[in-house]
Amino acid sequence: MRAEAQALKGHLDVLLLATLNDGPQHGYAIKEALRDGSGGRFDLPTGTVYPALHRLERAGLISGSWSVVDGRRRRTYQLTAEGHKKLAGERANWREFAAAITTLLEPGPWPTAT
Amino acid sequence: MRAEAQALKGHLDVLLLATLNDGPQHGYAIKEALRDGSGGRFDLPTGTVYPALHRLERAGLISGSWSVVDGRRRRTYQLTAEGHKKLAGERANWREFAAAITTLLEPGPWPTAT
DNA sequence: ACCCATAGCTAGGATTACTACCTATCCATT
DNA sequence: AATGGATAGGTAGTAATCCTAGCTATGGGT
Repeated sequence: MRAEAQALKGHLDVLLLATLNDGPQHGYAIKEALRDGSGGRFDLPTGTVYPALHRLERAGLISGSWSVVDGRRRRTYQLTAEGHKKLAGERANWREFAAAITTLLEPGPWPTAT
Repeated sequence: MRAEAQALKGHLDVLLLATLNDGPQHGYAIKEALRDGSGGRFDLPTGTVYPALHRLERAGLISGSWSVVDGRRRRTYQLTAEGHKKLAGERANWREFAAAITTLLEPGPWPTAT
């Protein structure tokens, strides 16, 4: 596994939802958006992206529809109303989570008040 | 599983190492330090903490020794030299990881320069 | 006498990202 | 014409790790 794999767990869904918040996209484009938007850090294999999208669709957070562009079939996804709500919640959740970790990671101990 | 469970995956080790950076501690005290230091957010079950400490010890990042305090046996852990190095690397890694996620989560799309 | 906090432990379950593999079209290079 | 890469989709099975649920044991409070 990639080293980043475990770190990403539980945070991939928000990233996918956030990407779709910029407008409907198909899976491959989402994968590229994450890669480019992260400076290459999140260059996820398709075996990660597609199953995750299926999961989000099953959960009713995104909805997909087939189309054909340049002879290639595409499945374009967009956020549902639920997906928008979920995204808002998860964004807030991330901020709190990140703040908590960052605080704990600050070098300590702090000087005890006397 | 707790909802936070997946989010924490891959980040627990840094938290444990960072806690031990404040001085040697035993498992139960580490658990409490994480709970209190996170405002209750990371109130981890012992079934999470102890196996993680064993993992870190096997990896040579911390070293433990038994002692008895008030009739209760304790296993006190401290960072090894490798553990200190690992902590420094993981701290830097967290900053980059968090920055990448936060950037991707910012509402977009940004206005395209013309 | 009982329960809770403290202190440690483990087996098995649940979740999720990854590896490795597959199909197919279009385009550029050989 | 043929080959390979980029695009676009997919799946089955593996690895990693956090949690649940259970256990032993001591000390202090009600």
